[in-house]
Amino acid sequence: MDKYYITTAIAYTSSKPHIGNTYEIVLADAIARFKRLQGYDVYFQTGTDEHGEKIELKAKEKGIEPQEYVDDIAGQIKTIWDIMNTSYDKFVRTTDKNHERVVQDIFKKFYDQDDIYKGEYVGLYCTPCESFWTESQLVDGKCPDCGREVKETKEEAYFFRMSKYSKWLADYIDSHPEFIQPESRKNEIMNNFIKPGLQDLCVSRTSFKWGIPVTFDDKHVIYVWIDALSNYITFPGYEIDGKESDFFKKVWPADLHLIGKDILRFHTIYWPIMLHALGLEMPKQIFGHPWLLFDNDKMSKSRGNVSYADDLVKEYGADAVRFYVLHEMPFASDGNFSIDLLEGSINANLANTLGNLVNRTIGMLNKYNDGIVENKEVTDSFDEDLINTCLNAKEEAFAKMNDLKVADALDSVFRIFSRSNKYIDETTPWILAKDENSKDRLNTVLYNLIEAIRYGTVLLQAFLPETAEEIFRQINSEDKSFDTLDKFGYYKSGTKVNDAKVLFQRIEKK
RNA sequence: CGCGGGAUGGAGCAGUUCGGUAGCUCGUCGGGCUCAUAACCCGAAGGUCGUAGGUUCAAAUCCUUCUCCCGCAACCA
Repeated sequence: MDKYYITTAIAYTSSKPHIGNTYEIVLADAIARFKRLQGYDVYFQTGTDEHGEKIELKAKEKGIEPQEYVDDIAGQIKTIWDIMNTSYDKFVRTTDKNHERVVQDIFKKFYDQDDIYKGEYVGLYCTPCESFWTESQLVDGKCPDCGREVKETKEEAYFFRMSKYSKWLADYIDSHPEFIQPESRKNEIMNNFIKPGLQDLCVSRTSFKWGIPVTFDDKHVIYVWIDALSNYITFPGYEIDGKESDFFKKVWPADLHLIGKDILRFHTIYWPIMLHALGLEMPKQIFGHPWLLFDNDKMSKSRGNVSYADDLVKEYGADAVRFYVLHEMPFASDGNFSIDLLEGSINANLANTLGNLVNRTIGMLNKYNDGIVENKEVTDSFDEDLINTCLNAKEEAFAKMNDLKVADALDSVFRIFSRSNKYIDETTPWILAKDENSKDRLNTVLYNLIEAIRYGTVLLQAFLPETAEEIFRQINSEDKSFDTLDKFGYYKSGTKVNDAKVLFQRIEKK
């Protein structure tokens, strides 16, 4: 059984994540669940990034210790991940003692092998944004993000010799076309950064304390990148002296780092170079997903256009929110979110196509045959197309998931449900029910419908786990494995279904 | 001339690799059905495929010009 190691970026514990931030964990979850169902031994890691000046300041504002502050936010983040019903195997936090120790070891190792040297960093710094800016980036001489004053700051700092690895990295990316996805992002990285030649990266700070101390120079704390990026190896059990855990040896290299497009640069330049300097293998793929916009505008607290996953789940249910973010999010371009779009999508896809299909099918079974599903094998030409739709949808879904086209895969699954609704009109069970001579044909039709629903639901599990469970319960089937997708007809003839319960209530316009 | 992506019926998108009757979802209108959550099924209207030119028997697709939109442009999770 092959392993599959997938990560999300670790979330920064400065504030509660909005629905746009939550998209990533749900996307990762759908991929992880799908891989598990395909038989992979999946390790799915997520967590929080908890150091930095911004957090130190926020804690001070509230008059509490940074640790207390991040404990609170990390708790909120984990709660949202859980509300979204995500199946991560490990939730990591960069304030973990072992992580801190290994990061210190890594830093020291880089220093000892002359990848890191001591220098001086000069720049224009915006404290609230925790950002250095170049002159050209400033807007009216002020921070382009928040519009506040920046101050020229000079500090002693350690630098990583990225420049030394430019050539190696360019060759690696060129020879591994799948490494950075989507491809347009790869071009950006190559043209903007790698080809012009890499600058050395500042990897320590003296201006704040809330970070992992540099062991051999206690004025310094390790700046975000070496700390945060290393989570992908420290938690599975990496050690610098070759004494890494068996678990680490099993899972590394990671198969997929799923991250937002905004931090692609760090994952496709600094992280590969760090790994290379440690003598480790490269992750197989890095996918910089697009953003979920709110009414075509960037979601942010200062714009007041933020929705939070927990509020949405309370109103619409976890699977409705999962469906929306998974389905409306294109592969490469930004997706859009609004309450209207969410409600429209719930009605059209979840209530009408899927919910109503399950409801009417089970309703007919109860009305016409006391809920018993019997395959009498009285076939008609309509059946073949329904069956082919199922088998093709599976092939398509597998192919799309393999390319991380999750929204497209979900579409393929829903094609089964749409086709089933059409099949009902083609076969008109209510007419068959009026004639005793058509009884066997009627039962075959109803069997085909239940089996199509089961077949589609097996695929649906990866995306909408609670809904899939509920459908399996209603149709009274335990045949949930991907093995039951090799042919149409695993549903056990003679089974009695349970009563239909509405899966998704239609939302009426107010 | 910094790099890259995009412009397709009212909205959102696919199709462009390897030219050959312009497709999907939603919306609108009409019809059908009644098992069902006023749901489901069928049909119709609606596009000179951003602009100008070129290659070709034939261009959304190839080449060139221009316009507009978006992302990235280095130490911001």
